[in-house]
Amino acid sequence: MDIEKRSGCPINLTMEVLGDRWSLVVIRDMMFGNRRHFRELLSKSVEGIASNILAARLKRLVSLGLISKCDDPSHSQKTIYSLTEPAIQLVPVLAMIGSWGRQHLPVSEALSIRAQLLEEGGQQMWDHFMDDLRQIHIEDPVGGASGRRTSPVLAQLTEAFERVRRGSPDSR
Amino acid sequence: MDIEKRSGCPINLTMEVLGDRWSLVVIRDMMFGNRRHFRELLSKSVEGIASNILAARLKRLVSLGLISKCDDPSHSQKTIYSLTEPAIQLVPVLAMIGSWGRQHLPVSEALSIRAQLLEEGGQQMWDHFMDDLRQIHIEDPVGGASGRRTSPVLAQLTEAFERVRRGSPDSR
DNA sequence: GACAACTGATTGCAAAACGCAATCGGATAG
DNA sequence: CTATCCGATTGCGTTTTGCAATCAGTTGTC
Repeated sequence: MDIEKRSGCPINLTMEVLGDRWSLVVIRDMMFGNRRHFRELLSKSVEGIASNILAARLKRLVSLGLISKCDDPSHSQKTIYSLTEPAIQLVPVLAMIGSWGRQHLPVSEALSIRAQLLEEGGQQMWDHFMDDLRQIHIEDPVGGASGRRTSPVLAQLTEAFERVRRGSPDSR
Repeated sequence: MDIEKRSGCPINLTMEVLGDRWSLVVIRDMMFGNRRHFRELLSKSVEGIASNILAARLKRLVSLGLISKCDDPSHSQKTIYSLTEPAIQLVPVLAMIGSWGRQHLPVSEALSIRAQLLEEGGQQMWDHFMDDLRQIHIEDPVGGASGRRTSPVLAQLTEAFERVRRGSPDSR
């Protein structure tokens, strides 16, 4: 699988790679939700992605080098999907997109709290988060998928999300 | 025209708005190429957008509030398309996307020089550029479209682009 | 050892979006 | 009067999407 290369413009090429309704959403779930298996991405999808679309996107993203797959030792049939370095470097892009969406689109509070924290955290938090992601996606994908290895930044984002989701915003 | 709202997630909503192969490319041409008329967007398109796709995208982006249209006083049939404030605030997003594309995709030098300058310019340049865009798209769309009013930042980016395109990189 | 649940997918099919070429009616310039 | 330009629209075939059902192999439970 390859991109068209309608032109050598960076924005055009990026849209050829990520310019559809699902690719970035899948990457978002892997990155912020640590969904590493097909079924996790399928059943925990807030937007309700269809299984054939998910399969097609995963295959495409793997062939484009944004995602890698490896066997899960705990289950001979399980595949662990991991973000590669190029996908991890989408953190600033996703932070900016989240920030823009939060300002201009009808977002829900619970689903945008992570974007807000990432925005407020700035470049320093992004760098820290990317280092974390390298640990659980590249250094130790098996440990990262199983939960044996975790990311402090991700835990922080998830905790804030859970707190808001439970209807008890941090009022301290 | 309206978005689906599959979920209230900022990233998802942004992809519902901009997640196709053409919308951001059209906005890029308006923003960095100052293409303000249908024919300009159509005939000067590096990627070769089709006229029906362009018409559909413009209509959609107008209805979503990212683009506005007004009459061109120089020609009763001409329509001037302008970026609205939400679209102008995509500058940091486009800068990040351009930066990512430049690092990870097979870009051409000429078409990525503007992304490089925008990346190097940082937040300060983005703010300056957004102020310029407000002048030629919101304050004075007619003057901005005709060239009577210009943007210093845009002129700087365009000059660099032309210089590289002519095969004479700045060696001074 | 039977059986249900779960694994990452695949298939069929209808609907929508896309891409391309040709064309439209109106306005303007020479 | 004619040629060109204006922002589109139409027709049509291809591709992508969305949805539901299904697949074969693996695992855990009893």
